[in-house]
Amino acid sequence: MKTDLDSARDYSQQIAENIRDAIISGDLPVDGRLPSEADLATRFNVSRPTVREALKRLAAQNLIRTQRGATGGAFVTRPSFEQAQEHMVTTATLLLSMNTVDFETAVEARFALERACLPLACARRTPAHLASMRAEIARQGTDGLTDEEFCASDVAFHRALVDATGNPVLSWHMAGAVEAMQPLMNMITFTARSRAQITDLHQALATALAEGDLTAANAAMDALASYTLDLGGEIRARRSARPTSRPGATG
Amino acid sequence: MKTDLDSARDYSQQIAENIRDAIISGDLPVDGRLPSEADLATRFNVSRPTVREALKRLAAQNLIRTQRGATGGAFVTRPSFEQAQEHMVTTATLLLSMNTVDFETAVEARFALERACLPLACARRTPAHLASMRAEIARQGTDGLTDEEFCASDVAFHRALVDATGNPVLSWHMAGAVEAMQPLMNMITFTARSRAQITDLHQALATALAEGDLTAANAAMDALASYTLDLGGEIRARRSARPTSRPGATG
DNA sequence: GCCCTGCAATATGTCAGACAATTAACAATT
DNA sequence: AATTGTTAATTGTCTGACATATTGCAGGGC
Repeated sequence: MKTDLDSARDYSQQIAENIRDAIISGDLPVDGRLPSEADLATRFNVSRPTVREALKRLAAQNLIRTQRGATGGAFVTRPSFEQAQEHMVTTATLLLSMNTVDFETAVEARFALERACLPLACARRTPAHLASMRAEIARQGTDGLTDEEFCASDVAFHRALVDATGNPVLSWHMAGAVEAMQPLMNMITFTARSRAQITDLHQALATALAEGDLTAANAAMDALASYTLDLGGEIRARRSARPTSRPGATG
Repeated sequence: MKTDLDSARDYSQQIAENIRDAIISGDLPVDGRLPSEADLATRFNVSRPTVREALKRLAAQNLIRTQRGATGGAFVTRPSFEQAQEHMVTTATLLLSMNTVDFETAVEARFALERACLPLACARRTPAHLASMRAEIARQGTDGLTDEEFCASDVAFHRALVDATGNPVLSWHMAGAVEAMQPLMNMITFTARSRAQITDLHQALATALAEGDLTAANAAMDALASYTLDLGGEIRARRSARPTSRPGATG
């Protein structure tokens, strides 16, 4: 590991980069312990707070975890899909909520990607996946569901569908695309009719997957995409009425 | 913003979360300035180093940027696709290189996603996109290209293809899927024949897109996927010969 | 011999105060 | 009017200390 720093740039940033590179290159093995903060401070010839800032940067990227106590320290974290998903959702949510991208573009991307899952899902879905999907469909039909609960169930349904591909990389990408849209979807007021329509399409998807009927699945997915776009028009109309548009803001 | 902290958990982490939520909710507007470190320390009733650790966490996620000087401070950064892509590539590379996922799964996910881009790319590709793709095809045919250069050109070709969808969200996702595989692809030794085969398929893709022929594009993409999987078998065979497998490690 | 308690060691988490470096705005000078 | 100090505000870093958590070991009681 390079330990001489450029005095013109932030030390903590350079130290974080050095350690990060050491992790990526495999110099620091997974679950291996980094030197103690005091050690690192000596090696890089900086103070402990500076080292700590560097470590916090790495911790924020889930590259390391820290543990207190005698045998504690900073350990290289094996990247997990759960953490990566969380990260992805955060990033995607930010991109979508900060007006960087409009509703139509997000919907288009999401359904294009989700459509890509259908062939694999048709071929590999297990009874457990189908059961999850049907459980959500049942939930979506219950009375007294708030819009947010309906949305959450919708997300759960689609995640079950994506998981049916049996490909964690695909699940990881899709989780970002699907979950990040929840704040936008939460702005939609679902009428009883639109709920029924969506639930019917979910039902069609589940049936198509159960029967391995890719054509039917594609059709249902396309219908869902265009229907979601229609509902989105409602959002856009409402947003254009207000001067400042901050989709994610609650107050 | 909530300023009372749970004494059982890390202060710096809680403060980072609070500020992050304030950013996401829109309480702290884009390009807005955060209170000074001293201010934040007073508000949260902690010391300045603790506040700084929190800010470094946020800086590591590209949520804020800091500036020194009289009118300096921490400013909320507008999330950009460039930064998000960089982040995505880093995360995806880590997942792929740390043995969390095998080659076949990564290839399957990548081509499933890329296949999803074809309908949009067929419909929207501009002459500029086609020119980019053809430039890479030409490059791939030149003599004296190293394997790494060939790989880089391959990535550039596919990025051009993805960009042809005109959907930045899609591009963002795909950049992660495509670029993250480069380290793995770099392990492949491309024979003259395999290069020719790949370049031919690229040519077929470009032609199909130029003519808006989705069926042909799908066929070419599928052929590319299965051919890549074949080449990957070579990797697996070579890796199984060595006890420790660290794809990303260079030494 | 075995288990429990208490202490020492080691590490991270936090605090307080100080100084250095950078930058913008303002005042003074030519 | 333009240029040049000067000052104030803010981040970046250092030092030293204390608080807290956790492990391991030693000693005592059973």
